[in-house]
Amino acid sequence: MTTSSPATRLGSWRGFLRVHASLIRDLGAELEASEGMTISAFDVLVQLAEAPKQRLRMAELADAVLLTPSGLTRLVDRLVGEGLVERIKCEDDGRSTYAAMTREGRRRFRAASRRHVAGVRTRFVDQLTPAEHDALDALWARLLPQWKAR
Amino acid sequence: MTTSSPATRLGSWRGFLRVHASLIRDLGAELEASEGMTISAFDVLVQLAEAPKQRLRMAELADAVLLTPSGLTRLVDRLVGEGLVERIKCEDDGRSTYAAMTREGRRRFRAASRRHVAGVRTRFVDQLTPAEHDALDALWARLLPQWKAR
DNA sequence: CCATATTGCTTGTGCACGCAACTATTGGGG
DNA sequence: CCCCAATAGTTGCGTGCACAAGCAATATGG
Repeated sequence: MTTSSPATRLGSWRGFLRVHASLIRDLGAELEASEGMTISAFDVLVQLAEAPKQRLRMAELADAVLLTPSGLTRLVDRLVGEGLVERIKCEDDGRSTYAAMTREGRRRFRAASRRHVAGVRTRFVDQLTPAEHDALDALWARLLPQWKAR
Repeated sequence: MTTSSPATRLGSWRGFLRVHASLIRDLGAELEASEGMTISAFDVLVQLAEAPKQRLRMAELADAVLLTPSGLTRLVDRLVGEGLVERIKCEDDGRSTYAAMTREGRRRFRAASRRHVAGVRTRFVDQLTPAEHDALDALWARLLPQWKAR
């Protein structure tokens, strides 16, 4: 949040923060309740699901989900504990490790994805007109030069 | 994040998440480095600065900054420790407590506000056209029925 | 080749937050 | 008046994350 007399146009920033906090809180609680999965865990599974061979090096994955390497280590630890992900030594580079989705991981991901995406749609995606979608895509690209919209 | 074949229009959701994570990380690091203040702490000071008599009950404040009561208790503890906020017993209702900004709090807030708002402007506000500001204000209002834009 | 720097990941530690349980205060029926 | 449900806030505890340091494997320069 920030100071905001009406003319300063900080309202859109405040709204941005508030919408994010509110949606993440609701969607996180929903995902937790229905699938026993955290948003961060789901993010990891999304990235793996879309990756070739459904696996990524830890560093690539950390970058994709915007966690530090240490944070990702712990998160992958938990996912390994639940059997959703496995660690596979990288053959070309002995320092590196793949995080790879297991069969069970795919199953749980598909289930969680259905619910979670539905929640995202009703709360966000379906509230936007096509023009707003286009405008937002353009805006995000401007705000994040390194962001490749897919 | 969510699955996103191009036609599903989930890109704008992904971008939303990524922009938020990225901006909050950068702005938080900047505020931490320059003013030794956390975004959450700043949010509290904003709310107090705008409140009548620069004070709010704990519950009102918790609601305003989207924290649980316990989270706010600890955050206010830290701010009291730094001398930016003080607790004042509510005279009408013995159960309630005001969090009130101190003189030092106002000083630190003004300094932090200058820097932080500048960062928000360059990274977000000034990147938007007037039309985009209007569109976002409308969008946030639609996504958060209980949100009063100011 | 060997010494050194760099890279990739993990571990030690600390902090911020939420949930559930607790204390204190209030206000409304008997 | 007194009791008790409701309300405001705090505290015990667990969790998830970041930062810094550490360890193993790979480049690089003499």
